[in-house]
Amino acid sequence: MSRIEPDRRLGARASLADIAAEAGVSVSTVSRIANGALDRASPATVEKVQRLIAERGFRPNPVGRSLRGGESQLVAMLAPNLDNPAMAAIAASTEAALRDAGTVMILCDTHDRPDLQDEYLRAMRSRFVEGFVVVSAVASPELEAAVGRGDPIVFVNRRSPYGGLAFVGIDNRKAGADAADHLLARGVRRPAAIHPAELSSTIRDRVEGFVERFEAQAPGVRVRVVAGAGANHLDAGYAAAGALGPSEEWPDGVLCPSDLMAYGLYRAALERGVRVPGDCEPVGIDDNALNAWIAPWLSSVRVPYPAFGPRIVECLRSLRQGEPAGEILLPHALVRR
Amino acid sequence: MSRIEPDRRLGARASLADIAAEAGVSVSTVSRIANGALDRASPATVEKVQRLIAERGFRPNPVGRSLRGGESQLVAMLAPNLDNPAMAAIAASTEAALRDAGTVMILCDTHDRPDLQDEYLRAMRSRFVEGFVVVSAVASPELEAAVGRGDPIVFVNRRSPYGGLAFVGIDNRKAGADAADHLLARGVRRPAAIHPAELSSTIRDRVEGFVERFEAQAPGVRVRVVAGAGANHLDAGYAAAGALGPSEEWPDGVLCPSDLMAYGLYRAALERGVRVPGDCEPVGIDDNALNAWIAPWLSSVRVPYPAFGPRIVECLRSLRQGEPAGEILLPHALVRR
DNA sequence: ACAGTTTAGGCAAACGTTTGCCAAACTCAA
DNA sequence: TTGAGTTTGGCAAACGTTTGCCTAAACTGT
Repeated sequence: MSRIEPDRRLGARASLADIAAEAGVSVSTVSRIANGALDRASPATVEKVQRLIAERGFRPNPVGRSLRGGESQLVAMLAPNLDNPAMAAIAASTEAALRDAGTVMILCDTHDRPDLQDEYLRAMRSRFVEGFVVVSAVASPELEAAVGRGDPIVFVNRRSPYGGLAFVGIDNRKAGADAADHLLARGVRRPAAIHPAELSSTIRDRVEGFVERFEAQAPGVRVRVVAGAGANHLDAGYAAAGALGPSEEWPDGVLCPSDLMAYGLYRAALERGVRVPGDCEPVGIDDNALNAWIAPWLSSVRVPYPAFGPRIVECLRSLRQGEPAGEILLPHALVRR
Repeated sequence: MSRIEPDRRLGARASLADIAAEAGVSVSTVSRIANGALDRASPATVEKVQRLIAERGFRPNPVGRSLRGGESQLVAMLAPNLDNPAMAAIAASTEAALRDAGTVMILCDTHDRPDLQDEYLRAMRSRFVEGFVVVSAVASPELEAAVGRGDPIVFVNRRSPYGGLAFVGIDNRKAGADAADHLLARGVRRPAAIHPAELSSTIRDRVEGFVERFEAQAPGVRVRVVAGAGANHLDAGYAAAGALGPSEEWPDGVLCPSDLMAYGLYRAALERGVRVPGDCEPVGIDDNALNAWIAPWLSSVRVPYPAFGPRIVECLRSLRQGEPAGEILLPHALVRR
C-alpha cells in the first residue's frame, strides 16, 4: 500500500535524532535541551541546538513521549448526545480550557448507553489519556472499575454513581427552589413540574427543590408532578405536557427541569391552544443561548456552562496530583423573560 | 511525583510481553495471533494465546502501535465554534461514523481563527492523526502546507481555499434557489437576502443562488441584499435586519443563509413589531433540529447533517488509499412551516 | 533414505522519547 | 602534583508494537 512519496506518513517531521545528527550531539542532549534542562550542556551547545530546533520547527513527538512516560496530553470527554446544546456548551468550554493547558480533548459520544461508555473508557485508557471528563455519567462496570482504581475522573452535571468524587455542576435543589420563587412571584397558584420517565439524580434534585420550596411558600398548594417518556428531553417534555390533560386542566406554571423539556412543552401547548406565557408560565433550567433570540416566552435558570471548562480542568489537575478534588458548585441565576 | 500504588499509570494493563511470558511463547507470536495471522502458529498455540488474550482482556496498545506503524486510529476534526448547532450536528454524526470505523475523534475548536487552526494542524500532525476533517476552513499557512503535502483532508461545508479537494456539503446555489422558489410560492414580492459582513464562499453561493432564481422567476423584481456585522451569525442576522430600515420598509420575504441569522432577524422583527410570519416571511438554511419545536415560524432548507458523518468517513478512507475523493453533494429539502 | 518444502516460531530492529548512570575533561585548591 | 568536585555529554534501557528475516523441525514425495 505504499505511495509515491518516500515518506508520506502524516507525522513525518524532524525527530530528536535528526536534530542530534545535524548538531553533532547525542539524542539525549537534544532531548534535555528541548525540555529546558539548559544546565546540562555548555552554552555553546545549547545555543546551537536551540537554533536547530527553531529552524526545523522541531516539536517532541507526543506519541513517543506517551509511550515512554505514559503522559499523553490527552483527555477524554464522555458525553451523551452532543445534540443537546447544553452538552455542546460544556464541550466547547472544556475544549478551550484544556487547550490553554496544552492538552487536547477526545470527544466520545456515549448516547447514554452503558456499553458504549464502557467501550470508550477502555479505549481511552489504553491510549494513556490523562483523565476523564464524564458528563451525565451512567452506571457501568468499567466506570465502577475506573473509580475503584482512583483514575482521575471529573463528573459533570450528574454525580458519580459510585460514591462522592470530583464533581462540577450547580446546586440543583437550589435551582429548583429559585424557579419556584420565580413562579410564585408571577402569581402562579396551580403549579406543576414535569420530568423524564427515567429520573437522574440531577433532575430529581431540581424537581424536589422546586416542589419543596413551592409548597413551603404557598401553604395548601400541591405541586403536580408529571412524568413523560421519550428518548430525549424534547420528546419527554412533549409527552409529559400531553399527560397534563385538556387545556382547562393545565397548570398555570410549570417547572421544566431542562430547557429542552420546556421546548417540548411549548409545542404541546401550541397544539392545544394553550398560550405560553399567558395561560401557562413555564420556567426552564439551563438557559440555552438561543433562548434570548427565539424563546422570549421562556424564563430559565442560567447554568454557567462557559465557566465549567476552567473548573473542570482545575479539578483534573488536582486529581492528577493526588489531591482529592471535591465538589464545585457554580452559581446560577434566574433569567426572567 | 510517585504515588502509593506501584503502577498507577492509567494505561497500565496487559501488554504483548505479559501475554507472551504467560503463554511461554515470544512476543511476535502473540502479536501475530492478536492480529489475526492464525496460520503463523500451530492450532494449539493459537488456542492458548487466544484464551489468554480473552482472559486478560488484552487489547493492543494504540500508542505503541502508532509509534511503530504511524497508524493511530485518530482523526482530528477542526471546527469553528461548537456552539453553532449545525457544527454540533456535524461533530456528532462524524464521531459516530468514526467509531464504527474503530477510530476516535479529537475535537478542535478553532474559533474561526487562522492561528489556532494552524496550531491545531501542527499538533495533530505530530500525533500521527490519520486524517483531518475541517469544517468551514479558513485560509492559513499550515493548511496550505497540508494541502500541498497531500495530507488526507476532508473539507466540510466550505471548500478548500487552496484548490479543489475532498468536500462534503450541499449544493448551496441550489439551496438558495429552492428558498427562492419557496418565497415565490408564498407570494413574496419584495424580497431581500441578508448575510454576514465577511462572506464565505458557502454563504455567497446561497445568496447568489437565491438572487438569481428569484429575479429570473419574477421579472422586474430586485432582491435587496443587506449585510450585517457580528461575531456570529446571530449577531450578524440581527445587525443585518437592523439595516433593513423602519418596519414599513421591511421586505415581505427574507433569505437567511443560516438558521442562526434567521434567529437574529426574528429578534429584530420582534423589537420592531414586525410580525413573523405575516409581515415578513423568513426562510432559513440548515433546519436546526430545534426549529420543529420552538421556531414554527421558520421554514428552512434542511441540510442532512446526520448523513454527513458517514460520507466524511468514506471520503477519508478513499483519501488514505490514495484515491482522489471528489466532491460529495448531499440532497437537501425545504421544510415548510 | 534423501532432497525439498512447508510449518512454527523466535530474533532483532525500528518507531521517538526520557532518564539513570557512567565517564571523560575540566577547575580549583592545597 | 594530586585529589576532589564540577561540567558536559554520551550510552543504553525502557515504553508496546509490528514485521522482515532466519532456523529448526516436521512433513512430503519419490
